[in-house]
Amino acid sequence: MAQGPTITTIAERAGVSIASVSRVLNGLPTRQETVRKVMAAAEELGYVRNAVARSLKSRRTHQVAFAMADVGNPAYLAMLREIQPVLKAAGYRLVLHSTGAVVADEIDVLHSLGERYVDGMIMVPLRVTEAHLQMLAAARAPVVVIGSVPEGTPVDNVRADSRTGVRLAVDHLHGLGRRRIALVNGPTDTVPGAARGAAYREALAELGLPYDEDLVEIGDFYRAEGARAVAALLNRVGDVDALLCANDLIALGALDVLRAAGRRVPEDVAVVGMDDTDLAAASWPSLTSVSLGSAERGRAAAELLLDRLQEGEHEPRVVTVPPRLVVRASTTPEPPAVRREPERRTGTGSSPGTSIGTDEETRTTEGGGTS
Amino acid sequence: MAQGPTITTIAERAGVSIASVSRVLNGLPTRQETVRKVMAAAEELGYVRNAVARSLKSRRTHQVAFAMADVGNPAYLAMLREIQPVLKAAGYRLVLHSTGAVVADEIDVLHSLGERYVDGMIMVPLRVTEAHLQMLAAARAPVVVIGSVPEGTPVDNVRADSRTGVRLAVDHLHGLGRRRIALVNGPTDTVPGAARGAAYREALAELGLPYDEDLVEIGDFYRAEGARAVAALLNRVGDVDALLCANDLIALGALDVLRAAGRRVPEDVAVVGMDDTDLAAASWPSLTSVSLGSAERGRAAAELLLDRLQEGEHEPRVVTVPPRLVVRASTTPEPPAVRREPERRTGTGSSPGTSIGTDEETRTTEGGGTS
DNA sequence: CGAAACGCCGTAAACGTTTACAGAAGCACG
DNA sequence: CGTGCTTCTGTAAACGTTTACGGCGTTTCG
Repeated sequence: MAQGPTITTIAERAGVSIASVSRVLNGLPTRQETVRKVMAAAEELGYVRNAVARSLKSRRTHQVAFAMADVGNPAYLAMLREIQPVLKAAGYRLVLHSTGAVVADEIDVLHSLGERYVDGMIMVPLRVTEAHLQMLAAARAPVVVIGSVPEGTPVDNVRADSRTGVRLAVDHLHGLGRRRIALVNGPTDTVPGAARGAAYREALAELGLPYDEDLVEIGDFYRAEGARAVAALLNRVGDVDALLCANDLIALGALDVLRAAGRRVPEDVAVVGMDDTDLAAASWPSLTSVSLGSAERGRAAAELLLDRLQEGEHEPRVVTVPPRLVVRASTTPEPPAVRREPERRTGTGSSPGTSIGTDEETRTTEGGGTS
Repeated sequence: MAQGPTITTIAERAGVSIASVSRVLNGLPTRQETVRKVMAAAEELGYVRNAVARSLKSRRTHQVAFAMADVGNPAYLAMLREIQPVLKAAGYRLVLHSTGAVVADEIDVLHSLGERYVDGMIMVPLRVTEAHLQMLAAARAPVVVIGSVPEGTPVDNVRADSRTGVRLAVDHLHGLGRRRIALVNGPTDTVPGAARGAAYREALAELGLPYDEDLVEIGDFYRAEGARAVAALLNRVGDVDALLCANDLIALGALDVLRAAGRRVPEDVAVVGMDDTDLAAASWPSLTSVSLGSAERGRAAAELLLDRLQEGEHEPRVVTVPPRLVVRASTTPEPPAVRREPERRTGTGSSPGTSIGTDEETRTTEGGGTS
């Protein structure tokens, strides 16, 4: 680990000034002879330019942060998988912040933006508190938020439409003749939990089904707790014929419990997950799931951020990604047999199944905020 | 995005020199009155120290890189999940490099170490070429390699023992009375592919089973191609009674094909995966899988790197993580019913199943290399 | 009361770049 | 040979910190 050569070392060896070395290395017009000498010296010394010094001078780090609760969560992972190549192609490095479910950590991360070790940030907040909004308003580098943020917050924003997503699922179940559709939700003080809970109520209302609070059980967003919640639910009401689970992990827990209880899926109880993660395709029976477009949201966020990093100031943008219902065996009695579909080589492989989308296949961009 | 306040701004406002400001901010002994003034000014201005300038001066970035082929791959993800919190606790940020399966990209990443935007790096090379070894020898910052590296390479090294892992699987299948045990492998010019292929041969030999090359099929490490490979295998040889798959994704593909072909799992064909990812627990039948300790390897690597960053020079270390066989329904006729086991809150939940480990439960540390 | 000792503080240099500016060198031309 | 122009190069300042060093004011003690 010897002290690496710097621009000065090269200058000495080539017998020129550091300014000339810098010019050569940056391809600015220089006499041929000088170029040759500098290149030779750089080559011999194995010179590599120092990113930190460049950043200090240029005020650009070529780094972008991605902050979310948990890399282990497949939905966030799907975003990451899309964000990474987009940033890489644009010459940015990716700094990962897995904050855990702790709100204070999210605030910390926003605060650390002030340290300017990144040029911008993509964040998926679990909750959006007053503190979040204050930090966002005062942020010293551009931030793109995945998840809804109030009108007027000065950041670009990528939204899922979980309201429509839930409606797709409930309509689907209703169309299959199910009438006792239960919701297994995560904490209602989280962004997704609240949205899904409200959307469930609305969707029932639209179909003229009664809202029965016995049919709603709340746990967290993980498998074991999902299993517990479903067990409790089954204990309480015997005639449930469909379960809408707030994410795929909960749905897996549901499958475990239903199997143990001897209820057939989908004949006795249909199960729908949300997020359409790899697990949905891997499970058996494979899981019908509402895709909220995690991958698309990730890509959109990355593109919004790059835009802003390159073009600078403009009014905040809002992108909404439409949901899709991916129908698989956990709701349809006759699952398709082995499917052989094209598969992204970089992914872990998921079965798209039958896709029922909203009619707008492209994502919509609305202007918003102040000028 | 106004130009943020610097140490100079504070100095002016507080009426002291920048040196005093720096001292206060770093907690060096200072008169109480000065501390007060500086703190007040910093507070009012919303000062946040500039990480880039600090790095330049201190020659420490407090960043560490993690480079592997694909974040989407559950095995790498498991490592990441362990690495992240360890680094975070030690005050390091994590820079993610997903190189894809391209060797040139891995070399690039190693080269970029010279830019000194990180203090060190953890790398999981897909292949280890001559170019890798040269870069590693010349690396200007400490590197920990996950995956075997030749004796004498001047880097810390964390290894899986896939030889023992494969033997555990083959022994298990043999113990269940299976005699036509096929191998569905990935490319044999990758590190894991080569190791698993060789180990399979050895394990058969130890049990006195013949090596039949018809029983070996090679694809890649993904689900669709795994399905293809298994289909080809079944076409070629009719009497296969066990499949050892080089990873869990391949095994999922195998389950798809077997189900479609009407072969029962495990009654007709037992299936074993490798890596024991979340998918193994999620699939149905749940998948017996050889855990190569991805999580443990990730943690070990992070700890080795931190050690080296703090303590500096010492001879290279080698850590070997023992494999475990996790038995689930895809090999045992009677899968346990719903299991309720403790679950890591940060994870996506996996069923440990019955664990048959090697007798050494702790990982072994051997000295190695030159002094 | 003078000198030594001590505690604080400011000046300036350094980390490795980029870049504005001005000087040097070369050349053509009158 | 002087002038003006072009082309190249070197000097120096700047980015925002940390830190060695020396100076100053106060205290302490002989």
